[in-house]
Amino acid sequence: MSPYDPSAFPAFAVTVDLVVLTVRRHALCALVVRRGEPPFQGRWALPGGFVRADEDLAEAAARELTEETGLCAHDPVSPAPGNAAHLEQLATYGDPGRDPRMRVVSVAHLALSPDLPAPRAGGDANSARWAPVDALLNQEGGFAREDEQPAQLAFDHARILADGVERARSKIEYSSLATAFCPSEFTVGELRRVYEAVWGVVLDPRNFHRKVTGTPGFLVPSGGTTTRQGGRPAQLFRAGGATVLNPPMLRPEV
Amino acid sequence: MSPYDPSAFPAFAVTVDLVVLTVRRHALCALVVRRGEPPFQGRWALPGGFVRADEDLAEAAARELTEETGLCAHDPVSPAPGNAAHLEQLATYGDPGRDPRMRVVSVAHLALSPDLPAPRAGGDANSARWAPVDALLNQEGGFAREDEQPAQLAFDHARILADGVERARSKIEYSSLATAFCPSEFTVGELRRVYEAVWGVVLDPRNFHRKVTGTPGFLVPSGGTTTRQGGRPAQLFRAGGATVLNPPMLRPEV
DNA sequence: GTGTTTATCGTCAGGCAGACGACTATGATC
DNA sequence: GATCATAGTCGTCTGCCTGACGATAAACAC
Repeated sequence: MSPYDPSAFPAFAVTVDLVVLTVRRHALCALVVRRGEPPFQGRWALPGGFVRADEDLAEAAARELTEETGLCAHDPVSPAPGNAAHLEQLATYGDPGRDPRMRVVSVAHLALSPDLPAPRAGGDANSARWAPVDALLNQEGGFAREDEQPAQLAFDHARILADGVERARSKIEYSSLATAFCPSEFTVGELRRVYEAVWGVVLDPRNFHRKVTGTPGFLVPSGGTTTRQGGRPAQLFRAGGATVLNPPMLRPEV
Repeated sequence: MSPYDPSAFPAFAVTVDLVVLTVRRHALCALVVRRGEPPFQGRWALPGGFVRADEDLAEAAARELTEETGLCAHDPVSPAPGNAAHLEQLATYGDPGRDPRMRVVSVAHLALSPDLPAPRAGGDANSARWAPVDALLNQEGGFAREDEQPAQLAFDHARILADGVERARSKIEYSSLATAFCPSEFTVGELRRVYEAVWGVVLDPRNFHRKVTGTPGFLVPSGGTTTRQGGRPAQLFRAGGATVLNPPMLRPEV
């Protein structure tokens, strides 16, 4: 068969889905939107949408991210409107049965952003919110007292979310990506709380301070100090130019 | 717009492309096939093909791998026919202009296999061969004396190959994946030559031996010895159950 | 036997991480 | 204002891992 005869291969719909992570109140949270129509009507899902005919996958993901959160992907240093976020491709999901209506291949992307105000619901979603990933991934327990139970995510989005969380957890080990969860200026303590929230562990503040300030290019002092958290004022830093950390941060074993 | 109205989104063709790597004669090599038709007729390209209507992405990649090499993806322990190989999803490439004829989204996969005899050309390719990745990625030099110059790979396959090689290089650092390049039984020296070929470095045999034999679960002695390489007979090992190496192998800097 | 090749075991110094003590600088409370 | 609680920052010590490298072992080629 001619491999490019337009009638000789099946047609797919291609979407991008977004795992948008942030750290809120010492917990790793993901952006979820409520589905307004079947299937899975009323259930929470990851934000996403169709890739347009003239659009690259990364462009589509950046567009969806802006539509849902107002964030700009940070490759082009964003000018005025809104914060910047890290955006990268995660993985692609194309099980024939993942969407009951038709064959959809979804290219999932991972976005990491600093803590934002309440998300603005955009596009085709009734509403949007940040939900702790622990609650989204372990349906049993954790949401008994909450007003809204996330229940199970729609489609295969629980799997996608789990893959995105695992990517984030491993990537902050050997890259400076944890700074993507922080505002442009931050303290060592704030950065440490990011690691603690993403990994779900408690780190020694003294060893952490020695490690991150001793890694060349990770942090650069911005001059000021702050006392946001109470206690002694802390020095403010910006993310340095380094992207890979060598030696890496070590995630404590269990 | 209704997000699932079949007329409301563009139709894509979805393919899988394979970066199949092996180590031959102390060099990291990739499987390439010669294109039999335009565009890029006569040029070398990565093997690949369309995803079928009822097929998962991983299934399509495993099918293409078997068609091109006779290898079986190693998730189900393969019975009789042919060797087993590691297969994982790499990344997805969907630039609107990457195929001049139509909109094609390609889900690239990475396969690592032990050294194989000459590949059998299958499917729609005139011929297939192993080519050193150095020659495929740096067109300048390296192939002056060869009978066939790989020239530039078709489509965006040079980029895909580079991403696959980088994935392999980083993944053997913190996982036991280097054993996927070895036959079922191998010596420490053979494993070291895999690392040397993939990373393009020279490693100290004594420190390497101490490191790999001291990492629990990485290698299990299989009892026998061999003298394949000349010199003192070496102990034979099999891959142990460990998949992540903690602490990781350290790639020497520069 | 001598030389060559590869495998394997040891030794030693330097560096980094975990555990943890000590001190500093702020706000809160009495 | 004294005291306490909180958070940040600097040091010390010990153990482990790594890189550099010497030494020995077991095969083959001549």
